[in-house]
Amino acid sequence: MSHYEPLKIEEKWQKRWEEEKPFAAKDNDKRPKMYLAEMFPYPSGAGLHVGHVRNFSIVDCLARFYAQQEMNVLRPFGYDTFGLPAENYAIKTGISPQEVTKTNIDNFRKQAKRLGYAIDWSREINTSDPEYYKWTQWCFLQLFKKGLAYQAENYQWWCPVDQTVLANEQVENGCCWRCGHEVEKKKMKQWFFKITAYADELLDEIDSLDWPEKIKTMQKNWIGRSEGAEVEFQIAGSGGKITVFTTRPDTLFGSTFMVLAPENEMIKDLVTDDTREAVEAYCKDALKKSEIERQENKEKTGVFTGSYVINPATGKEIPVWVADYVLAGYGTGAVMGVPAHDERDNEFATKFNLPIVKVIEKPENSTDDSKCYAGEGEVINSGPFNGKQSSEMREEINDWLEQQGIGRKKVTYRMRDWLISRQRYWGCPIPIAYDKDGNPHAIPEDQLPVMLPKIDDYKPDASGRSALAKSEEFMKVTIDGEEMTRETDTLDGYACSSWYLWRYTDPHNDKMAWDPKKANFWAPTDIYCGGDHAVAHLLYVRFWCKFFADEGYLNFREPIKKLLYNGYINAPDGKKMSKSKGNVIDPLDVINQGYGADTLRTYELFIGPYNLDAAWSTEAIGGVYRFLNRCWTLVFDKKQITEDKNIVYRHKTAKKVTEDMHRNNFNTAVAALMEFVNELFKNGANKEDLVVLAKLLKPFAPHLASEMLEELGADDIWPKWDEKLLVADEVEMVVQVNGKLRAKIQVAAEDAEDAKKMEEIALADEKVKTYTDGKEVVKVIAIAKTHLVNIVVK
RNA sequence: GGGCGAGUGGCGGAAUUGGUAUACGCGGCAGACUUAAAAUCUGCUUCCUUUACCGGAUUAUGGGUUCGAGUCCCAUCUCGCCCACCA
Repeated sequence: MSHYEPLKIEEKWQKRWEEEKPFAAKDNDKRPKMYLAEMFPYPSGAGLHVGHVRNFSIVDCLARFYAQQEMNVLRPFGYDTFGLPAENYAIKTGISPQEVTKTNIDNFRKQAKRLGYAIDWSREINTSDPEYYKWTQWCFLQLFKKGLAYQAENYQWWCPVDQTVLANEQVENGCCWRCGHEVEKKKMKQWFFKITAYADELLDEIDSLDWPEKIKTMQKNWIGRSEGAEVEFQIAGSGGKITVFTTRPDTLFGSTFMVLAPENEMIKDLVTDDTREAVEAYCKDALKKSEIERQENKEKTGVFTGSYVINPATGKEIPVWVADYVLAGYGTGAVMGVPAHDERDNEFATKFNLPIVKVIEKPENSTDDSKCYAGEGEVINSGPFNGKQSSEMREEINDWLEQQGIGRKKVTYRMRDWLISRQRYWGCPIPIAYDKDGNPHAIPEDQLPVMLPKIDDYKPDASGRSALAKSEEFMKVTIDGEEMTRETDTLDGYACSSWYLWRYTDPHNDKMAWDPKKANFWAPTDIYCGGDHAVAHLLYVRFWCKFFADEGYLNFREPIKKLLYNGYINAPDGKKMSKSKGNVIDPLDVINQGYGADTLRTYELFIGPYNLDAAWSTEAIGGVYRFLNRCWTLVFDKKQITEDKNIVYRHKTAKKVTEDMHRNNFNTAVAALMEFVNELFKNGANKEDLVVLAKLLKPFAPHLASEMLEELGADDIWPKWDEKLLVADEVEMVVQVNGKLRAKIQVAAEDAEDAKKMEEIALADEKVKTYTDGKEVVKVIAIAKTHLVNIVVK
């Protein structure tokens, strides 16, 4: 060879890795283990995206880094394959999702291999493979057995285009996350996982995680714990009562009305002959409105039910209204209106002329100038509580409510239970059947998997049932001799990805989802990398981890030790890459046009800090190619020197790259390698220089580095450095006068350790003197560690 | 509206604990090699002034703390993300 030919080198090494399988992880090995994974991809028809390459390359870089330190590395790979795109494609083309998925996986695998990833390919998984989803169904049944998978009928987000319900986090600005159409509310009986049972633990353990603060805050806000009280209000002239949730029971005396959400079941019992028509019309209208319409109309609306409840604190009758600013799914779906101290209640009361009673006095020194004061202060107009501080009253009134038997302390969460039913074909069938009375029964574990049948017509309809309902053969099932009908809903795709991190540790087990011994050996996952799903997936895995720990299948309660949340790669114009804009960079094109995978990988790690978005640059990638080309030239096309001129620089580089890797500063690690190569071009390189260079380069450009190491006859064990060599004999001392840099003086290292000596040398310097002569030296600050002297003159 | 984060050359970015701002790369300029171009190699490249030296300014803006601030504090502006009637 006479010049760097990346495609040739890469083909050679990929073939060798395919044959020798050097990336196989070993169960129960004595070496320290390291389990890394990326969020597994949905294999789309478009193939790998440069965003995938960034994500996978970060994981690969670390996997190889730890492998070179002789750790037992597990770096698996898989595909998250259930979901709407494959199904919609099937509806359009008639090609089955099974077939499309297989084609796409084959393509993804081929492309991932072209990038030279150090993947243990024997552990590949695919969520739509019956071998896999059999165990997703098994997981569901464990939750079902413990009462953590349950059915409930209430209003759900419904996408009229995709004809399926959606979970909260799948609704973005009132629109479906897949098709973008506005969602509606529809009353349906649906399956849920009771994630709220773990709300406190999910919240409390967030702080202990080595995750980005941004994600941790998002999860905390999502869970949204708030402490308050439930208070019961008697309905005037009837034996009934309405319970509200409030975080401010100390304002109970100021409650002059009550408001129910339009979805509230009690409304029909509260209306009178006079109000029935108006209330029903209002509720019907509110439910019909899309979420966007509801939000657009900031003006408060509402209607009086005709009934009154009794404020238990004042004993006064207060009117009960219906208004859509009260949410059905939070608290009790009913709110006590305190217009003096809540902005929303204030707007409502002002609009409908309801009385406003102040019960908390704003402190005199308060700078709060909002129309209604929502802070703490002295209690007034509250009978026996007058004169107390509001915070004090909050505790006391809880006791009082409890004594009266009409209220209690209560913790409420913003997070709702996880809606998991989907009325779509291409998902994991829910392993449930119904008897003739409509009661749900678990499919016995020995009848798993409930196979997704091949059908001809995937089209969903407005019936609220998936296309599976049309398969008579699928619908019929016999359990314990009793004929039953199968559940036709499939599971939300997030269920499939809530346990795959443990399946990776035991991917071919046909007796259980995973062997706890293997999962406990490898997991929790040491490093997990992705750029999406800040709450949903990352909260659901935590939930399942806690559940399966409780069930004895795992001996840890948090599934992911360290989370790396990588940024996106945008088009050169800074906009999101998209087919319709025609600005997509295809990673395989980049490789094939001659740059090769090593350049692509290294470039994407060099492009900027891994956790920030970056714009692709067609020019800058050439710089990385030139750098690798120079590495190649040093080994294959340049004469080696025999002296050891670069020993200090070499050790310095080894240290810098190692430390940068531990900090995940991939971009500066590459920069350090570039500097080292520039130095070697200047001074000439000996064999040791080149061996260290190749070793440090290997996590980034594994093919080229392997080629270099083979040529040099060296192993790939990560280099160490000698701190002693990094201490120079002579150092550059920086002298500032009044904080301004005035001189740089070469001094002996031992002199730079001695503050007194530093001061002497600095003051004696000719150049420094020109700034100090004729002036009074007020103070001299000499810092040995930074070799810096600052002279303050007047 | 609330919460969080960020603003550094022509561009992507570096500066690890408050201590030499602008590493590395792109782009640009000049030179070497070449008949020529590409490739490659070498040098220069924050801005102002200057042939050059010297000097001055500079990390969104204004103030503060400090011997010393890109880094800490306060205010303002701009951008990004998340949540958004959660009682």
